[in-house]
Amino acid sequence: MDASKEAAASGFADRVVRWQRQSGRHGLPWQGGHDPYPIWLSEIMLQQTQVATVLPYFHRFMARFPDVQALAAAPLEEVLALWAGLGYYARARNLHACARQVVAQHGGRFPRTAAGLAELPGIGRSTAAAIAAFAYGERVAILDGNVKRVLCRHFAIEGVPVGQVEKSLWSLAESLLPERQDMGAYTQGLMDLGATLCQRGRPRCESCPLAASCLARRQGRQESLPTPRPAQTQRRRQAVFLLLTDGEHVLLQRRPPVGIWGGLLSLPEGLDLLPRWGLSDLDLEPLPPREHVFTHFRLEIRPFLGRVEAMPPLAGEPGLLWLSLAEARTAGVPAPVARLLEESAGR
DNA sequence: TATCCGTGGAG
DNA sequence: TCTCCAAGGAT
Repeated sequence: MDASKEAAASGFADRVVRWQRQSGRHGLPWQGGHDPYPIWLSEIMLQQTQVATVLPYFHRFMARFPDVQALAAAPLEEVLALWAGLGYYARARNLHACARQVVAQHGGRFPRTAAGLAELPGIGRSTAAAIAAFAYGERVAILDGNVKRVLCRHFAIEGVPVGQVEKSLWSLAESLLPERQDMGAYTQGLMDLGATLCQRGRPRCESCPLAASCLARRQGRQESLPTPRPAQTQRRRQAVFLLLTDGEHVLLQRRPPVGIWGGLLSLPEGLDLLPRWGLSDLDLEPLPPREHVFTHFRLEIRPFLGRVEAMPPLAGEPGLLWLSLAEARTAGVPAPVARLLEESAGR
C-alpha cells in the first residue's frame, strides 16, 4: 500500500464502527441477536436483493419456519411457493438443501466458523463471513456490492471490480478489519455506508465519516467509481403461455428443477398440450402481450386464454395440475405469471 | 473466467 | 422509456 492509501486506511475501522453505532441501521428484524438461523436466512434473501423487498418475505419465512428444523422438514415445493416473487430461485433450492444438511450432518447447529459455513450450499465467501461476523463475532471480511463501492471510491481503485481487481479488494478488505471485537458493528457499518450514504448515484459525502480520507472525493471522482461494467447486448426470447381455464380453475405446470424459474409452478409454454385432449380447435383468445426483463435477456410473452367446459383429466401428464384461481395465487408462480393470473381473474 | 439466474427501485 | 444494478453463488 502506498503512502496515500496508508493515510486513507488510518482509523478506517474505528470511524465505520462509530458511525454505525450513531447513524447506521439498527431496527431490521434480523439484527440484534446471535442466532445464526435468522441471520443466515436474511443473508441469503439479501443476495442481490434490497432490504425493502426482503422484509415481507423474511417475516413470512420466520412465521412458517421458525427454526432450521422446521425448514428442513418442509417439502421443497412449499419453500419455493413461499419464495415466489423474490427471484433467483436457486437461492430457495439451496436454502432448503442447506437446512437439511445442517440438520442431517451438523445436528441442527450451524457451523461455528466462516470456513465451515462456506461449505454449505448457497453460502459463498462473503455470505459466510457476514453470518460469522454477526452471529459469532468472527474476524472475517465481507465483500459485497456495498463494500466494493465503498472501497473502490475510498481508495480510488480503477477497473471493473471483477477478476484481479476483485481479488485485490478482498485483500484490502481483510487489511482494514478492526483488531478485535466490534465485528458486528463494523460489518453492518460497511453495508449501511454503502446502502445509505455511498450509493451508486449522488453519494452523500457531506455525511460520510470517511469523507476526509476518501481519495475519489479528493479527486472529484466519487460518482464515476467504481468503474461500471461494460454494457452487454440484451438477447430476446419468446414464449407462448397457455392460460387454460374452466372459469374457476387454471392449468399449471411444474417447471424443470434447473434453469429459469426452476422448480416453480407456471403456465404451460406453447400450445402442444391441446391436441392431446382433442382441443386442437379450441377458440383461443390472445391476451395483451408483455415483456419480462431478466438480467441477461428479455422474454416476450404472448399469452392465450382458452376456455373449456370441464377440466380435461391429467392422466399421464406429470407435472400438470389444476388449481383453483385462489390456490394458484398462493402456490408460487413467477412474477409475470402472477400478474397475468391477477389480470385474468374471473374471465 | 464467463455465464447463468429474477425482480423491482432509482434516476 | 431506458439503464443500471442491489447484502452473490454455482457451474
